[in-house]
Formats: sequence, structure tokens, C-alpha cells
Amino acid sequence: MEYRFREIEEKWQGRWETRQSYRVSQDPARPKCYVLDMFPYPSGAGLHVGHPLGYIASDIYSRFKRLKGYNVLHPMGFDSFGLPAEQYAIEHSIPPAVSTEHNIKTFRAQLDRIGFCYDWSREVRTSDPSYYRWTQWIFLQLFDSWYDRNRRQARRISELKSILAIDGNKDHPCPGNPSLSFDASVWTAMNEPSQEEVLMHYRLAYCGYGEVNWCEALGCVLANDEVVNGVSERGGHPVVRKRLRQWYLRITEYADRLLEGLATVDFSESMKEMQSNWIGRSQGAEIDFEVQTAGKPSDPRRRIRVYTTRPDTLFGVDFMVLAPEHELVPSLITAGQQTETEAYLEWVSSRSERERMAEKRITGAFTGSYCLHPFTGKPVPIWISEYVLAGYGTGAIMGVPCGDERDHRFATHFGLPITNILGEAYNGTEANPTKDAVLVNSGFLDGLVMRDAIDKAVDRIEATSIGLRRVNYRMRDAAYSRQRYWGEPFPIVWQDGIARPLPECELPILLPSLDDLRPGPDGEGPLANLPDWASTPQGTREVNTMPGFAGSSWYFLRYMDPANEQAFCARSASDYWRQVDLYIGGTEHAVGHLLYSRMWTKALFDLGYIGFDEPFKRLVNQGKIGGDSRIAYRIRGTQQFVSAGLKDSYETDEIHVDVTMVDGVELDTAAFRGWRPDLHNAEFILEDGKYRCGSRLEKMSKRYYNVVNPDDVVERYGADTFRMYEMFLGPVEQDKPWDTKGIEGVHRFLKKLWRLFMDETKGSIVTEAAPSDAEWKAVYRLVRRIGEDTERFSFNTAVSGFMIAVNELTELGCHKKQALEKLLVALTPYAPHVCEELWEALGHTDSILDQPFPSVEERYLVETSKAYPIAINGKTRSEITLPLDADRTTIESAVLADLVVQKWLEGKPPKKIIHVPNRMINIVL
RNA sequence: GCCCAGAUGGCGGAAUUGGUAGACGCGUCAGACUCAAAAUCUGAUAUCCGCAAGGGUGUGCAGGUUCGAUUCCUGUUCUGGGCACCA
Repeated sequence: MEYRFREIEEKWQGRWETRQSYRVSQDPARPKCYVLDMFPYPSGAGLHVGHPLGYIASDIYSRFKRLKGYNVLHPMGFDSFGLPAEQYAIEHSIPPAVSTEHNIKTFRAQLDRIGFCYDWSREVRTSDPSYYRWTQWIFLQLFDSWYDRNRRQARRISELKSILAIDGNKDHPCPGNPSLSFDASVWTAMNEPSQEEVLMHYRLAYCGYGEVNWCEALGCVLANDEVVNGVSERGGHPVVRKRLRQWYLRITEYADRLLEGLATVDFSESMKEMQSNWIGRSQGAEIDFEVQTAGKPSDPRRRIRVYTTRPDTLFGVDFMVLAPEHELVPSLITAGQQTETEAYLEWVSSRSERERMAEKRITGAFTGSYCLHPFTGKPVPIWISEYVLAGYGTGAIMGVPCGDERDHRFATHFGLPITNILGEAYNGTEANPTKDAVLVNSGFLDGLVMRDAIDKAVDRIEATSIGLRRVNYRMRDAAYSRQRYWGEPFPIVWQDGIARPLPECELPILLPSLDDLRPGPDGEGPLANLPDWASTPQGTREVNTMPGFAGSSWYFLRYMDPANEQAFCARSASDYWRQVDLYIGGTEHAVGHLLYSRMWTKALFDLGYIGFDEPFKRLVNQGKIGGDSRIAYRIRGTQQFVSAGLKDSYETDEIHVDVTMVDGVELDTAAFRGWRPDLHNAEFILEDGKYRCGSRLEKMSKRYYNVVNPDDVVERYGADTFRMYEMFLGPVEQDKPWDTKGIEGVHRFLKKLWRLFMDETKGSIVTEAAPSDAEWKAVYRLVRRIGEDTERFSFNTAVSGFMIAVNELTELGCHKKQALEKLLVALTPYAPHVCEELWEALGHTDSILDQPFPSVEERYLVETSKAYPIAINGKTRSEITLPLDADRTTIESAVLADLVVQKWLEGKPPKKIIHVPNRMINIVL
């Protein structure tokens, strides 16, 4: 009987389905393990071989944990709201709901063929009303919450109202408007709209204004990378910055906890670093500079507030730079500078934020105004420049050219004088950002080392009331609304300018079906084109929709209790399954998705809905599988194609060839001619009778014709081979190329495994005989290795371990049931179909999926002697087998008796003999 | 510019704590079986010198620490990723 993988895989996929083998439920008797994949966006292109890499790894881990006795939750779903479906709808007039449904079907079929152990009864789809009902519900909880900085947790708005009515806001400064300060009587005297406006500045989900890239011609908002040189990438229309009403999540209130939480989770160091860089906590001071209005006494109400991490350099300030959007800018522009600044402001408005930040050229304009140095009273010129962004810090910086390189270039470019506060540490041509220089020209800081001057400076700044010590974050609040259709509608109506939450009983607010997805008027989304839907008795509906990360911020909770209609997830379910024990996904979500879901988890924890405040205990990032493109070389202006080795003698153009027409690098020229009509008459210049293609590693993408569909691989070699081969390619975390060539080796391994059990003509050849010590040794060495390698995610070495064991057992002629059974159980997580089939063939009626992972019988692995490598001065020269318990004298005499050693010693005694037990022996001459 | 990761045969990669560099697989070469092919099996395969025994070199590059370095340290080049006039 031969290894008929197609039959076997179809058979067992069917049986597992019928038996509901992968359904899990809460079982307090067993330890739980939650293994999660980042769920995919179901794109129209379907899966390619890069997608399943992480899925296979987590599947192996899940199955392994199940053998180890864990109750494993391993679900899958779809992140099915998103822009591509909307774009597709606009181009092809197919509603997003329809194309999404279709794509999910394709994905599901592709996933099923690979034999994953997902509990599909728990599938979630973010675009399903039964799911987004709870996304809307969580939004309402965030809307109804504020962050109590003293208690460091989210609390209800009703509690805030009581506090404000008793004490005003003295203990709870307003995060959305820090200068807001009022006592209880003021609060009580406010009318409702004023109170609501104040509350909005506290809410965790709030409505505010933000600048977006607005393209008038397209009538919509563009992402940063859709804007190139001030025009839209699509169509080249002008793009300007426009202020629009937007929803936000006040994630900045959680900045410290997000930072601290990193210490409690098992993420890679680089991942943690990316997150903390994104959060960007810095310590410094806010300092106010009074504006000097020409000819008038200074006006304390007009101040420019800057944030600096280097208050020690305060005496080196030679100019101020404001963001062009800074609210004081219009009032600072003097008559003489009107023309210049206006031209500059207009130019800046066409620049995207990304361009402004990436720009190396120095630009700016002088406003004509000055402010006063708070300690020296020296007038400091106020400039505007695009490199200062309104959203960061206070939107204004103090320019210290001798200590900051960018400021130095600014001063040099505009010919501004440079004050030296560094003494010899400043060379006059280059800024020195040191903290170790001794300050000069710095008033009360003179003679101090800068590092020590920082505190001193802040103390004086606070004592003289010109500023405050402050912690600042680079991270900004998350924009939470999109002017799009295919997303969750907000459960909000607008009533006389006040945002009113809709009652829970009205959820879900269904996304209405809409044929024409053109943008609405005034920068609003397509839903604005549905006045009948938007207008309700309570007021006008919010017509923005939620962003892509809304649904994905909490989906891991829904899997625990997917059908619950009373709650997003019953507390009993989240108390049982708790954190995700293992989360696998790509690094591209490092700062977006992972930070948002961490914040949502913390907020839900604060409000008492779940019992943990970090969603993912351990995170593993799978690498990307790159496409291995094949390239043909066409001699310019002809239909002649020249083989890669000869191409340098010609002037050629590169043509990407579909990888399915190439075997290794050898092109199937007939298939190539038939590929496209224009290649029908192609001629080939061959080398050694073959046409060799060039190759290049690049992104796996349709346009490079290098996409490999897992379906094709599974069809040809089977799912078990595919699974093991993806793992065999290299470490999961590493990026790697896809090369189908090597798959034969893995397939051969499975056939070889099969032949340990089956003979092509005789059928089963398994015997009941007791395995020899050597056979047990091979098996237990494997079992130990697989246990260790699987636990530490070293799947590639695990696969090689299986190959070694099967080679050994083949060589030993081992067909003994007792030994082979253990091999099968260890292999099940990797190649479940063939293992289940062979398990059944051994006469078992139960499933291999629930067998216990074999334990290691150490006695078969005990070694008594060791073939020691003998090194002379660190270079291996010989080998001597010695008992492991040999004493030093025995070892030394054995070593010195060795002929090779004697040759190197040349009669002289060795300086030293180093013996590392069970490792090696080194002789120093 | 800053931060992170990486660089090992013709190729993917292995070497878990500083201890036999190149496991395992692919490819290539030689052989067996066969009328032949496929499949399968056996052997060789870092590189240089050498008939061989043996020896030299070798984990991007240059140094260092050590009896011993792919592994640790310093510097440097290149590749990939992230962040970016972040005040």
C-alpha cells in the first residue's frame, strides 16, 4: 500500500469535521491554553504561501499543547471591514458585503485544506452585526468614561459629574483642555451644552477637530502615503490640510500604563522597543515666553509655551520656532513680514505631515515679532517653520543652535546669531548635543555640568512661575473616525450640537445597504448621502464610521464566548480563558493594532468587565515569505529572449515570468510562448540547450508573477508535506524566500515514514516485537527533542529531528509497534493526517489527537562513554573514546598515549590539558 | 540621522550555556536496481595544496578577550525592518 495523501487527507478532514474534533468548551478540570493567530483581512487575492506560515506554527503548538493535556482554545475569524472592499465596490459595483462574503468563502476553503485545528464554531467576523453590535457597545463604554489620573484607571462619566459638582476640577485637570479650571459653583452654573463640552474634553472616546489631507477633486480624505508632493497619488489632484470634526480615543491617558505593561508580557525586545519609541515618553519642562509687542509694554496674556527636554540650555536660546498652524501665528505677524509669511503659510498648507517631517531642506519665515527671554529679558525673534508640527508638544520650540543640530542648521541658514553656552565644547561650526559640558553664559547655571543643571533649571523655572516640570509623550490620541462606508456606524446622534449616545437596546446600529459609495458633501462619508437613514427622532446620526482597528481591538475576547447575545463576552468565559497565551502575527501591527487592543483591554479591565489588563501574554512575530521571482531577458526592441548567463552581451529589458512556468531556473519555453499573445513568436538564445531565468527575491505579489498558492502545493504534495515544509524553511521569526524545490525532501521523508509501517504489496508490516535499546534510543531522543523544540518554537530543527529518527529507524529495520506509536504521537502536531491514518492502521479505534505526548525513558539515553574531540591549541586533531566517569589521570595518560597528540607534542610536555567533561579535551602546547 | 535585527558551503539553514563549524534537507557528481525511465537505495560533496597520509584557510571585514570565539567586546561595511527635523 503506498502513501496516498490525497485520500488520507480528505478522509480525515471529513472525519474530524463529523466528529467535531476541534470543538472546545470550558473545562475547569484541565489547564487552559489560548493560542491565537492575527486574523486575516479577507482580500480578493486569496491566501498565498506566506500567510499560513504563522497559522501552521500556531496550529502545531495548539495540537502539541492538546497532547500535553491542555484544553486549547484555537479560533479563527475574519477582520472583514476595510477599505479594499469599499474600493473594489466603487470600481466593480459589487457591494462590500457581497465581495467580502465571497472572499471569506475562498479563504475558508484554502485554510481547510491545510488541516488546521480551528474551532470554527467560534468564528467571528468584524463586519457581522452580531459582532459589531459589541464593538459599538464598547465604544459607548469608552464614551461614557474618563481617566482618573490619581487612581490611574478609567471611571464613569457620572462619577466625574458628581466630582465636578462638589470640587470643580481642581483635582482632575482636563486632559483635552489643560488650561480649563473651574470650581463647583461655576460647573453648576453652566448650561447643558457647556457642561457637555467640558465632559467631551474628558471622555475616553471623544469628538474633536483634527487636520486631514483633503483632496477637493476626489472629495475625500487621503492617507499620508497617498499624498506625493502635495498632490494625490491617484490622479495628481491638489491636496490641502483641512480641519475636520473627528472622533478620537484618548489613548494618551494610558501611555504610562502601556509602557509599564510591557514589563509583564513576553514580547521580543525589539517589539517592546518599537512600542515604547512610539509612546515616546520624555521628561522636561514647559516654559512660557512672553511676547513683546512692538512699542507696547509686554502683555502677560500673550505667551508662547514651549516644551523642552533640555531646560539646562535655556540660556542658549537664540530664536523661537512655531508650527505654522500655531494659534498665535496670525497675531505675531508684523506688517513688514506680511507678504513673506503669507506665502510661506500657503506653501506649507500643501505639504503633508509626512513630507514635512521627511524634508531635509530648511525653510521658514520670520514673523517680525519677538518674545522675551524669561531670565535675561533678551528679545528673541519668533520664526515659523514646517519642521515644527502643531500636534507635537506645544507646537512651539525654543531654538538652541549650539546644542541642537537642527537648530544649528536653522540659525546658520537664516544667519541668526549663535550664543555659545558650551565654552570649548562648541566648535562654532557644529552643534554639540552633549549633556556633559560645563555651562557658561548661563546666568545662575554657570559652572554646572549640563546633566546636573537640568533639575536646577526646572526648580528655578517652577519657583519663578515661568513654567512647569512636565512629562510629555510623542504618542497622540488615536483618530477613531473615517469618512468611509465599510465600517461600524457610530451609536451616536447629534442633537443641537451635542453628541448623544444611543441606548444599548438600539444596538446594533446597522450599516445600511448603499449602492453608491461616493463621498458625501463637506468631507463627510458616503452615509451622509442617506438623509432618511441619518435623520432620527432623537437627532441626526453620526455619519462617520469606525476605523479598521475598532473590531480587531477586542476580537480575542469574543472568541471566548462568540454567541453571547447578552454581553460582548461573559465574565465567566473571560475568567476561564483569560489572556492569550500565545499570539502569532506579523510585525507590521507592532504599534497600531497591538497598542490599541492593549488599551481597550486596560479600559475594559478598569470598568470591571474583564479580570486582566494585558491581552497577550506571549507574542511571536512570524517572518514574511518572499517571492522568488523569475526573470527573462528580452533583447531590446526584438522578440528574442536571451538566457541569463549570456544576457550581458546584449542590451536587454527584464520581463517577470510566471513562476509556474519555470522549473528551478529553467524556463518552459513552450508554456512561455503560450502565456501571452505578444510572446507567441518569442525566440530564445539558449545556453547548454536551456533557457535559464534570472531570479530575484521580492515581495510576493501578483504583479511580479511570483505568487504561490497553497492550494497548488497541497494538491501536488499534500497538506502534511506543505505544513512540514513551511516549517522546515527556517526559523518562524525570520523572513525567507519561498523555493518549491526543497519540498521534495520533506515529501520523501513522509513516504519513508510510511514505509516504516507499510509495504507497497504486503500492506502493514508492523510487528508486536519489543524494540531494541538502539530503537528505543532513537525514539526517545526524538521525543525529547520534539518536546523541547516545539516549546521553544524551533520548528525547523524539529522537522530535521523527525528526519533523523526516521532515517535511524529505517536503518535499524524497525517496524515495531511500541516504538512507532510514540513516533506517531510526537509527529501528529506537524503532520496530523498521515499520523491519524497510521494510528488507525495500527488498530486503534480512538483518535491520535487526544493521546498523551510520550514521556522520555531516560535510561535508554544514558551514555557511558564519549568520543572526545582532542584539540591541540584549540584545533581538533584527533578523537579518543573515554568513559564519562574517567578521572583526570586516566584521561591525561590516554590523551598523551595518542599517536596524533605525540606527533604534535614533539617530545615536549604539554603546558596544560583542559578537560571539559562530556564536551572536549584541549591540549595547550 | 536615530533605533532594531541580520550576514555561516552552489542554495534553505544547524550549532539551546564560549567547547568537534557546516546537522537536516535541496542541488550536483558517481554508483546500484532496470531493456529503459520513474521511483527507490548507496556513496561523495566548504575551500586550497597534495597520489595519499596529512596540512593550510574558513562563519561579511579589521582588531581584542580566551587554552578555545559563528557565539563575548570594540570598530567597520553591507542587507533588511522600524522611526524620524519628536523639541
